[in-house]
Amino acid sequence: MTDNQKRRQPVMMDVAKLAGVSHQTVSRVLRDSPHVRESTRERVLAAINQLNYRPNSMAKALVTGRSRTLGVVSFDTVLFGPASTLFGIERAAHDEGYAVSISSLRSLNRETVLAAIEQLRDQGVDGVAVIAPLQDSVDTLGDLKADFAVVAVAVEAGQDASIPVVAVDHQAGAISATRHLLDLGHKTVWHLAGPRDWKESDERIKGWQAQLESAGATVPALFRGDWTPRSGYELGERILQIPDLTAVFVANDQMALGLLRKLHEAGRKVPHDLSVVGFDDIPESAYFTPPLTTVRQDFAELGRRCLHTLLRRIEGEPVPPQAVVAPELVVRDSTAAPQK
Amino acid sequence: MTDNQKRRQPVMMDVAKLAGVSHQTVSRVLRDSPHVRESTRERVLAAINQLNYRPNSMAKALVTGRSRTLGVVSFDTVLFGPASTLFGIERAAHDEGYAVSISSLRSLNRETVLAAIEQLRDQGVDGVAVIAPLQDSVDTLGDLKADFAVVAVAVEAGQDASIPVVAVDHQAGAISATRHLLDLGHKTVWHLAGPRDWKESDERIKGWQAQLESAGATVPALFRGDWTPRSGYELGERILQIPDLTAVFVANDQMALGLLRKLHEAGRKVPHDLSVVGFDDIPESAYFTPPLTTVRQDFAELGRRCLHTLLRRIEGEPVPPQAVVAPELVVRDSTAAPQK
DNA sequence: TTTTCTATTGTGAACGTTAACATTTGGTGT
DNA sequence: ACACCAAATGTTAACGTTCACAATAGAAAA
Repeated sequence: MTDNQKRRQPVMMDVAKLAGVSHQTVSRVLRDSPHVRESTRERVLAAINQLNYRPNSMAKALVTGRSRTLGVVSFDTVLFGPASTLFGIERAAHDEGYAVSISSLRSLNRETVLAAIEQLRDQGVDGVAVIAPLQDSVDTLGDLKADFAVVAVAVEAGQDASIPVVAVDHQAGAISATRHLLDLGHKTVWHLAGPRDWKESDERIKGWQAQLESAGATVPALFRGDWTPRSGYELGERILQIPDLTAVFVANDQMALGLLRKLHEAGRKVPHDLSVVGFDDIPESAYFTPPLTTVRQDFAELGRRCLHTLLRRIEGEPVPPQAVVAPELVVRDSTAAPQK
Repeated sequence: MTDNQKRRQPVMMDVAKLAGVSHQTVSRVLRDSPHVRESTRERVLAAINQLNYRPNSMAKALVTGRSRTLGVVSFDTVLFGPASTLFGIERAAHDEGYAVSISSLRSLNRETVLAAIEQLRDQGVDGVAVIAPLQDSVDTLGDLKADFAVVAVAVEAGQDASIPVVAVDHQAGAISATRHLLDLGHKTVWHLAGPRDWKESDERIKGWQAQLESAGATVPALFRGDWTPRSGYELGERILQIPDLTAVFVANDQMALGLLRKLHEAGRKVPHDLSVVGFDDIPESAYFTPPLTTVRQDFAELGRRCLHTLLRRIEGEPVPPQAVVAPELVVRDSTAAPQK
């Protein structure tokens, strides 16, 4: 308002002039270099304050080659797992002073995942976390050039393991769910699985099978759903036909909800006639009819692990090829001992 | 691998040399300037391909002052509304060639919102969309300097309207929900509201009240929840005490779920004894017991509107102070005519 | 005092683009 | 052939930092 003809944002040089030092000294203060006298530091800090100077992160990024920004490839969905993972990563990143850019895909496949990573990279991110639950997308990541830091939030590494993977141990979750049912006295446990191309589905199936086999129970045929309540509801129709069926492990809570609905309509009492276990522990699960026994995943921890792995890759430090977060069984009212 | 001693990323100059032109011509090709001969353009394009050259967005941003990145301030939650809004914006932004950086707050208040905006700004975004459902945060935005493009996804503009607002018309949604119940023959409609400091809560209350009054129905006292199923469940206890209560409009689907659960436990049949309407249409709603009548919001459209408003602000064009997206009533099985 | 350090500060050149202006080219009209 | 104009291309200087040195100061050692 006074006599400054140009109203542009102040830059480092402006601060330097006001403080009576060189721009380099200002830069040193900003990055707390040890070689600055206390009195000068204060003078510079005062000037920064007075001008309300904000460093230009683009210029900094240009010269350092680091943007302190991370990319996350996710997809266009509010599915509980992926969304929670995204927030978990974002939170951990912010705590470490990193910004997060997202790219949410409408469809997940080789091309879209690769394109998203490239785009994020062009945009200047230092590294990318890919929330890639699909079998296909995990394989895709193997093709990636090793000159860029990428971490997958998935289930298990591809064959080559060129990309580190951070994951929830779905298999362990499925095992504890199945064991819980078996311990209750059920002869065997049926399974409503997730869609075919999802790694998550496969791992949950594996855990379920493994536990059944190690308990000497027969392994029944499984049913395929697609994560939606609708598919759980429709599969419920077929569940109802099966005689002697007393326990079902469902691959996620939403499908379990659909199943519960169908059973209710058919007059089957849960858990009296039949026990149901879900997976995810979405916030609604505790209020289903009946409250659902399910497997909870720790997304905050997952995000933290993912982030730290990514940061190490960015720094070029060696990283363990795989980090695993253990899920936890939450017992509520949808499971009970079978009727004699 | 051959004789290139330096393995750095190719830059514009490398392309220029290979194509036998100046870097400026390469720049012109990249920005499809009209003043390039077709044959040179092809030569340059070929060189770009051969070297697999990718423009450095930081350098570009530094000189243009535009990063083609937008910021979104949201919060650390997978609450359906905010999460969907975020994805809606992200999707629209990507379609326009903008990247999006997110900043998810753990708590929403004056300081955190302002800090997040500043941080995003320092990070170099061209503009910010704030998903600010809290009364407080909307007011906060009024204090913002006008020299930076900010759009709020909220309910209504603050007093000064210095910040454009894009919103779902919650009031209209509440009106249609209430009217639906009244049309069914209910004498009046009770309301389980959202938390006190949320704009959304207020607007839904207003709509409910307005519709009741215009229909000449008495306006009962309202109950306060906090969006969680738990609060709906607990409020259900009090709902049960009220004689002659036949219809409830609940401020969101999760609370409605909790209420449904409580009613079920108490042996009250929905919709036979009592009708319930929710708000949001979360994917689970159709499979509640019973399937929930609710109000659906169009988040994709919301995101699009928000984005376009933001882009206009960035370009310095005038923008309407308020844009509104109409919600839609979805009738399912939780509502019926009252018992005589 | 003079020398020799070391802590502090300054200088100039990157970083990889775009903007502004200057120059060359090739085609027209005379 | 000449001047002239527009189209096509090139040159130089930003943008706002950090980096690699160079230079200066002040203090300790001789």
